[in-house]
Formats: sequence, structure tokens, C-alpha cells
Amino acid sequence: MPELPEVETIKKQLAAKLIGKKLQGMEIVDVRRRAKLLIIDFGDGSSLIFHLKLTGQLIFNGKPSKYTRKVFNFDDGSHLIFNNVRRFAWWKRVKNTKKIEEKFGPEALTVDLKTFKALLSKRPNSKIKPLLMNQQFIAGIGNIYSDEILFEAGVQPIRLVKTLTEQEIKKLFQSIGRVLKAAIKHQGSSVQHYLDAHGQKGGYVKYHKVYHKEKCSRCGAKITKIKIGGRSAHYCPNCQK
DNA sequence: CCGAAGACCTGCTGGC
DNA sequence: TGCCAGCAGGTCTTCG
Repeated sequence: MPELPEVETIKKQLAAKLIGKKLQGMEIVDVRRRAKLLIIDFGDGSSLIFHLKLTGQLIFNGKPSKYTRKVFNFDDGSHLIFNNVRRFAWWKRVKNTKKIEEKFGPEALTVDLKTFKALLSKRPNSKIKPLLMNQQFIAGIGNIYSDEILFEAGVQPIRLVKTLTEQEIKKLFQSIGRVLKAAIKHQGSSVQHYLDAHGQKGGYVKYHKVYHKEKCSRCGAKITKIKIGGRSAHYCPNCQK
């Protein structure tokens, strides 16, 4: 599932519910997101880290199903269920999150243009889509939002970084912020499995411009679907150069 | 350095 | 109805 907007949605919802509660006697002091990780911090400095991969779900006071792999019970009688259909998702308890967090590049939502340009200049021969999805390069963007960001920017996913003009890089940077913020506003995209922390679907799918689309909403051309780096990529051959 | 391919899992859809 | 190929919001490792 989840890319940055989905994990961000879950984070906000869980922060509102969990901060101040106790889990096995330990007080929850913060709920955060780093890249696509959801992190619950305790008063003693330790944390629970979750990666939902494609089919993980975290639902507050959810009803357990056959895919529920773990239930966390809080001191006030409320609980959090961890669902994991394809068993790719994982969670673990760590004393310190620093080592895990420092592997990622800057957050896609807050990186500044200067840093973004500097990072791009180090990877001239990369194709832009796989690079946007590389968490060590920039953290938080996955398959859906890389397609949507590239459409918004008018750049084809197979373009090499060194061929991008100054103008295109600036547009790309702006598109990252715009697309991710709009998706967060609509609680993310529910394509198959994604549900937020209240078990609700995200509403951003109806705003998708290219991901899993047949025709371009802007010009009507047939959307091209190709494989890049083992993932599906969708783009408009007319609107994206 | 770069990315293709396969691995990790399970369920759903569409075609025959 | 039944079977099977193909596909799915992610990441890791191996290999060329």
C-alpha cells in the first residue's frame, strides 16, 4: 500500500488516538512518520516501527480478521490491529530508531529546491522514475505518486536526469509538493488494500491523472503503460515530454 | 553506477 | 463453472 500520503494519514489519526496511552505500562509520547515507516515512540526512548509494504493495515479499535497478525492492547481497553494479507509488512521494537532512519534520503514533503537539485546532479544517468522511488535518494514516493508527479511535471518516466532542463527540474520539484499534499488532503489512495487507521478508504484515486488510467484527462490520448525497474509506469505520450 | 530479474507472499480479475 | 496467467501502494539481493 502505502506511500507517503497514506502513512501520513495513518500517522495523524493514530497520533490523535494513541499519544498519552500506555502499552504494556509504557507511555506513548509520539507517533511519527519517516519515509514510509510509521513510528510509535515511548517515554523510555524505545519505539515500535511499522512498514506496511503493499498490503499492511493498522486499524484503531478494528475488528480482527483472518489477516490480523497482531493486536496491541492499550491500558484504557482500546486496541490497534495489524493486518498483513501478503505478509510483506513488518513491525519491530527497537531501543533507538536512529540507525534505521538515517538510511533514508530527505523527506519528499519537506526537501528544498536547492537540495533537490544537488541530489539530482549526483545521478545524471538515472531514469527519473526509479530515482524518485529510490528511498535512499528521496523518502516517501512510490509507484502511484511517481507516475502522478511526472504527469503533473510533464516529464516522461524514462527520461535520464541529465536531459532534464532547469525549468523541468523546477516543475518536477513543485509537482512533488503539490501532488503529495493534495493526496494527503484526501486521505491517500485506496487502490486495493489501503485503509486508514479508522478502517476508511482514501479518496484520492478519483483524482489520479495517469496511474491505471486508459485515457489522458487533459488531451484524450491513450495512456502508455510500460515496465521500468520491474514496476508499471503510466504516462501520456502527448502531455509528457 | 544502473537497472533488470527474481524472491518474498496472497488474493483477485479476466480470458478461455 | 474451473483453471491459469497476470497483476498488485515495496524492498532486497544477485547479476550483467
